[in-house]
Parts: sequence; C-alpha cells; structure tokens
Amino acid sequence: MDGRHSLAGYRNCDNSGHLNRHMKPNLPQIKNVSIREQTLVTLREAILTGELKPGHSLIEMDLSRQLGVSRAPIREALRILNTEGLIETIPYHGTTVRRLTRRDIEEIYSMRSLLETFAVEQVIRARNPDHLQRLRDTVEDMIVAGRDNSINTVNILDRDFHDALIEMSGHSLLLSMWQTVAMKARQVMALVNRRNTDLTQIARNHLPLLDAMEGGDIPGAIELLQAHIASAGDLVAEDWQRDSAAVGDGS
Amino acid sequence: MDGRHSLAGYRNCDNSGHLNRHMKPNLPQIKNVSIREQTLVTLREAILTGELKPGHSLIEMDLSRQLGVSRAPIREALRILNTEGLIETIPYHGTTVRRLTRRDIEEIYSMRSLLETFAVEQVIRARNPDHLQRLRDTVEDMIVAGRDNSINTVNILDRDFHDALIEMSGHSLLLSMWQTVAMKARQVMALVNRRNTDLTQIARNHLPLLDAMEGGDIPGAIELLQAHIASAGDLVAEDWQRDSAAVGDGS
DNA sequence: ATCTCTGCGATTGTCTACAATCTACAGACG
DNA sequence: CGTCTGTAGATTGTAGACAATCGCAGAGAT
Repeated sequence: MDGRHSLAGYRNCDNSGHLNRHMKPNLPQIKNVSIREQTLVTLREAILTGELKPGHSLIEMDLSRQLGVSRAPIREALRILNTEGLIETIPYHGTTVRRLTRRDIEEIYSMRSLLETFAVEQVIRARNPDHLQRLRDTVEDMIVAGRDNSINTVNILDRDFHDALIEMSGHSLLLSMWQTVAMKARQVMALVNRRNTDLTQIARNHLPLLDAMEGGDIPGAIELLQAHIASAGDLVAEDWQRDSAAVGDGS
Repeated sequence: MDGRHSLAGYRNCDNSGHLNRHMKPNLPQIKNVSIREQTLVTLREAILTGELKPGHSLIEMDLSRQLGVSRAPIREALRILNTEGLIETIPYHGTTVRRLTRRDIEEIYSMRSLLETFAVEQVIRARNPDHLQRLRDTVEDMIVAGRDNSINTVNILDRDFHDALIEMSGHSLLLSMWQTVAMKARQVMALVNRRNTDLTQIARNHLPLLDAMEGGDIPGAIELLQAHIASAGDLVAEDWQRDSAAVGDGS
C-alpha cells in the first residue's frame, strides 16, 4: 500500500489485461493516488535527497498550507514516516526529521552488509544465468556512465545493482527490510559532501564480485561484497566527520 | 513514539531526576497515552495473539464504535500496522489482517536466524560477563518453568532470552528490525496449534549455545543457534501444514 | 439466456472545527 | 530577589460531517 514494493518504480504501465473488443489502448493509465500517498512520497523523497535536513521541523499546519490539503492525510503520512524511522514526533511539541549520529551510519552500513551478504548467498545458490547477466549488464552501463563522468547515472545504476541483488533472492521479507535500510543509506549519502572519487573505479569494483558469483564461490563473493560495502561505509563515515552535515537548523 | 522501543516494557518509572528539596517521590507517574497509541497497541496485540486471525476484516467505523472513539486515531493506528506489515488495505474497499503463507513463515524464520546470528557474534566479541550471566539466569528460570509445565511462562522467558540477545548487541537498527520479525514470529506461533512438546527440553536446548558463547566459540555458537531456530521453524511450518490455520473467515 | 448498464450500499478518503497539551514568559507574591 | 502561578501562543490530538470510490445486484437491452 505504501507504494514502494516495486523497487524499479513506475515501469508497470503494461495495461495488457483484457482490453475487450476495440483495440485502442495506450491511454496513459489514469492514476488515482491518495493525497496521503502523494504526501508520503513527496516528504520521503525530500528527506532522502537531503532537501529536508535532519532536525528540520515539520509542522502539520505548514505542510497543510504548502501542499494545499488538510491535515488528516498529512498526519497519516507522518505516522508512516515515523514508523519507517525517518522522522520523530514529540507529542504536542512537534515533528522533526530524525537526526543522525555517526553511530547510526555505522549501523546502517553494517546492516546493509548483513542483508546483502545473505542475498548474495541465496543468489549464488540459485545459479540463475539470467540473474547474473542482468547484473553484468547493469555494471557495464555503470562503467560507461562512469567514463562519461555522469555521477547521477552511476549512483542510480549502483542502486539498481544492489536492489536487483536483493530482489533476486526472492525473499520478500528481506526485500522489505532492505528497502528500509537502503532508504536510510540514501539519505546519508545525500547528506555528506562526497569527495570526488574515480567513478569508473567505483563501477569496476563490482566486477570481481560478479566473477566470484559466476564461479559459485560463496566465501569469496561474501568477502568481496563485505569489503565493498565496508569501504563505502568508511568513506561516508569519514566525510561525515569532516563536514558536520549532522546538524540541521530546525526550520 | 510507537511505544515499543524498550523491549522489556514499562520498567522505566525511575522519576529520579531533580526532585528538588522535599523528598517524597514514588507517585505512580501519570500516563497520557494518545488514543492512537492505545488503539495501536490493542489491535497489534489482538493480531499477535491470534485473536484477530488473518483475513479478518477491520472496518474503521466498527472499530470506532467498539472502542468508543472517532475514526481519525484509528486510521493512524492502521497506517502504522500497515507499515509494520500486519494488515493490508485496499483503497475504498477494506482493511484486513494480512494472510500468511507457508512461504511467509519460512521467510520469517530465516530472517530471524540471520538477525540473531549477527547479534550472537557481536555479543560474543564483546565478552561481557554480565550479559552471559543474565542470559544464563533467564534460561534457568525457563527450565524451572518448564518443570512446572507452565507453558506460558516458558514462552515469555524464551522471548526474553532472544530479545536480550539482540539488545546486548547494542545495535539499535538491528533491534528495530528484530522487533518487526519477532512480532511476526509471535503471530505465527499463536496461530498454530502446537503439539505438546517437552518444555524442559526446549529450555535445556539453550544451554549448549550459552556454553559456546562463554567459550568464545563463534562458529560453534552460530551453528547451534541456527540449528535451534531452524528446528523451531520446521516444527511450526509442519504444524502450519497440518491445521490450515492460514484461513480466516473474513469477519 | 447473456450481456451491459445503472443505481445502491458499504467503505475508505478528506475536510473543518474544536479540544488537550506543552513551552515560555510575564506578573504576583513572599 | 527568587519562586511560584497563571496566561498566551503554538502545536498536536480528536471528533464528526461530507465526498469519492468500489463491488455487486438487479433492471433492461440484445
């Protein structure tokens, strides 16, 4: 119901089902998305992109005016964001974007590592060539994007890669937890001012992992994956220390 | 905010802070719990104990009348339960307790295994004697309760044991995910008609794990833990197959 | 007999107004 | 001068009414 159970997003416009008689489809599929849902997506995205920084206070009445809707659906969206751990509410006092500590970042990356390790093992055991091919395609696109220095594309493809890994495990509970963690990781990455790093190198880092997976080498793949994630985490944690993106101004 | 961030529950009545001058504390700490919170706890507990079975429909208006409150707080509670994965809502149609498949059960137990394995490793590395002592005490109580054949107490202590394990890892994100999984596991256990098993044996099963932990034997402890959880999971899955507690009547 | 359409009832979605609670500050009181 | 008390403003909590939507049954057409 909360609209993020399909990782890849909005690609299911397939209206393939039962268009009876007259064959004139391809109308853009009318969507009736509740205000709650729109509010939820809007706020979540704002938090994840760092537009709404930790500490920023979210006042229902203000949001109500800004979005041009009543408070009821906004409140429900806030309850969801609260359950997801992105915001905090103090009764009768206010709601703020959850502040992040260095400890939080460590936890996010260690959890990411745990979940992905599990997924990789499942995927290797499944030995599905299509899966590995899909991953390889993604990495190749990533390398190309890295060569073009288009950092945004690289990031998206990197997310695609890791999302795909989890999806391929076929473990829906794992997927659900992954989404929570990946969300937080996204927020963290948006908050740190990343140093310029070699984009092609980031992309190429995925290749050894793929090789190990294709070779069915579970311990090797796990080793590489954990190193991959740990180095990413360390890099972020370092930058976190450097610029204290932790503090938001409260409004 | 959702009142379950302290596993052990309501033990923080410490009003220790700054009672200036006159020393007469020990008043029972007045609680102002929002209706949303009360609704949330009530419904969640009903689902987790199996009182509200999968498929049972939750109609906001009915709940409103039964609980004697308006729909607004009920809706917010339902959004939270939905995010937690306990219920499902179809827009303009209805809300029901989420149905469980055998696959769900497998996923719940495999995730439980993954999270606990991680926690055990952390706890062993920390080498905190107090931690191990606390676990041992719990197991001993469990054995006593098993001898008295008080199944309820054994269950509670078993939960305490595993909750404590997670808590001791000091990993709050892990704790939060654990709570979600443990919740679902609780629901599953409430739904199957468990065969009578030897309660003392269940309790004693924890002892080898403790020994391995005290010996700092990480691989051994992991092995034992995973076997412990897997056997519990298999037992439940078996019973699930036997009586199809999966189906609820819809109201 | 089968299909299509329309209206009805049930349920959720949204809005507005009002109540309860918290913090901070100003003023009364010793 | 310090302490308590009360009041104002801001914010969330709750209530009740109304709107939108969906599924289904039954009337009507083919």
